[in-house]
Amino acid sequence: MEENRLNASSKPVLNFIEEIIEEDIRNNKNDARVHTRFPPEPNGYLHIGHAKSICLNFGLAKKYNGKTNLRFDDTNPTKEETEYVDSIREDVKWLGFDWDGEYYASDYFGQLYEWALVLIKKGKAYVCDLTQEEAAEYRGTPTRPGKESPFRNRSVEENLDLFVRMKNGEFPDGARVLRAKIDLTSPNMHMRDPILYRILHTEHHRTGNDWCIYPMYDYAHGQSDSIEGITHSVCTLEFEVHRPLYDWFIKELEIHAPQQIEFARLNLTYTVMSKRKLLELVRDNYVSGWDDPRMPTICGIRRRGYTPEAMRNFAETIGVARRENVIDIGLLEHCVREDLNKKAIRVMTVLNPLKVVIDNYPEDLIDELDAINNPEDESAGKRKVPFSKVIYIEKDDFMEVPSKKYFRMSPGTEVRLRYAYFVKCESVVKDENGEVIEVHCSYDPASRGGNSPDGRKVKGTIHWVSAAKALDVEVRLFDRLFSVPDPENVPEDGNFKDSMNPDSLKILNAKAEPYLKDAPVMTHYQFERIGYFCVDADSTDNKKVFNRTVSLKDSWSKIEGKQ
RNA sequence: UGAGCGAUGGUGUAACGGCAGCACUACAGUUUUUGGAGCUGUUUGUCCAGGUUCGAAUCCUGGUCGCUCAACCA
Repeated sequence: MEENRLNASSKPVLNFIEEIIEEDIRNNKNDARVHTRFPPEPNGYLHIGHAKSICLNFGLAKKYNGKTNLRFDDTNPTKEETEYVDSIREDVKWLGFDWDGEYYASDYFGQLYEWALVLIKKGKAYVCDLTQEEAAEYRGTPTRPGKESPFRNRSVEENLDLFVRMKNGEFPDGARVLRAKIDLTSPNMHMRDPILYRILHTEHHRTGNDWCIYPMYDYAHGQSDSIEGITHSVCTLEFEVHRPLYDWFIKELEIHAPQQIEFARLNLTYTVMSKRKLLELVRDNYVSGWDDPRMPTICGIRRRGYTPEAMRNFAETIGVARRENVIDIGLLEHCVREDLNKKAIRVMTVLNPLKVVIDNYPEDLIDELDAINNPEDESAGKRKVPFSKVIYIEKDDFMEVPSKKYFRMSPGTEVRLRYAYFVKCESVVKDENGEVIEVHCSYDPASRGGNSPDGRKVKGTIHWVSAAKALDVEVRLFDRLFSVPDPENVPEDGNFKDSMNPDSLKILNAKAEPYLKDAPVMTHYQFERIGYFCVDADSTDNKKVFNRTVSLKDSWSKIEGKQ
């Protein structure tokens, strides 16, 4: 499935992580094993940035015949829920990956506790009674060294006693913490006696009320990787400054050392990715939920109609590096068009109907015409499309006074109705406002199927739907949620929601060919000349709902714009 | 203003001291029963200043700019 990227001389192009791994394999590090992991906290829904990480971690293991664990870093019981565990599992599966082991940081609470005792006995950890405010003061700032806690030199015995009593629930939340004894003058804030354990009398989604002390992420994460025998701990750039601390724990505890490798997270134009902002959009009903098709969440993207193949190809195409990057949302759209072009059945649907009467067509005749399901895939076959005297075409496909280079329907010019006939507009009917509400045409019976035996050409081909057989459907046109390329970059006096696109959702009542009557939920279609659409779960037996995944590329709008 | 990391066309990403390549975008042409898709081509780039070298995107020195770090969050 995965092909090697090639450079001009046909050598496989490796990203910097693959280079590190191949070097490690050459040196027989970890017995040349490759074992990665995807370690989400189950406190929210995964988004497309996580998708990059998932594709990376699983892709690496696949490429080097290794393994990938799914591990939930659930060290904070106040935020984590089983609901999120389930959604994360579903999203990873949907992307096309199977994990080798499913683990939880909470599986390791016992081991982590034992290791805390080891550190205390080595004189490398101590119980500190400073309040949160005092601790912040003692910690200093990046440019100012911190100073040692007055509790830093308690005896091993006292620390042991206090820590066991913390675990036994003798103290209230926040009364004490266990800290590592490292260096308050380190330029790296994470080395200034970081907190290992805090007291939290809170029920945990997996361990229930077994514990009232919980390890901090920094204390749990690296050791969890170590326990699982992870060889390459791939994470985002902001964790680089944590690495010396993880290495410190590994060294003090004398356990397996995974190698952490940091890469730059994904940013997308016209998109916000921060958990806080996404939550705000959901909570304040700017969108219909986490799976709103406009959301950059994996469940949103899925409902929108993006495919796992497109997402994987996107992840491959954007590459991996350590430099900050902002990917053009257009590239994501390109990837989904590329995939759907090969797969999606073509159908004709009229979004903004204009009634067309073919005056010389028999009154009650319903003809069945052949249509090709997918010109990119012959195996997709053909279908019948009903044709009748009254049809709908797109309002945009008629212009009473055509502009230059407009070659769809206008009075006196012949156009092709796709898979049907050549027709020519003979007259129009207008309402009291002068707007065309009905078009009258003549057709050439000899052009059935879309070609004239005399070989004459037409410049335009338009889609249509038989009025007699049309299916009424709801179509949801989604557009980007934000109207500025960098909505994360909020001016000081503004809010990121100020730049939301007011037209990110338009709902239309459209006319579709009857083929769509039994379209299954989540099926992808191309509405010819319009875009790719996907059947939404909101569909009922009476009314199908279609989400626009992405529009087709529209070169007419460019021509039009130039005139 | 401390420490760490980074800088290659409009956007991403290659090059491992030897012709700056690829993808997306843009533009042009070709083709077309989707103004879709396809095909062909074109424009646009090594942050700056020095140095080493026959030769520097790559190595060295200095600067500039950007990102990250001061939750009992992850």
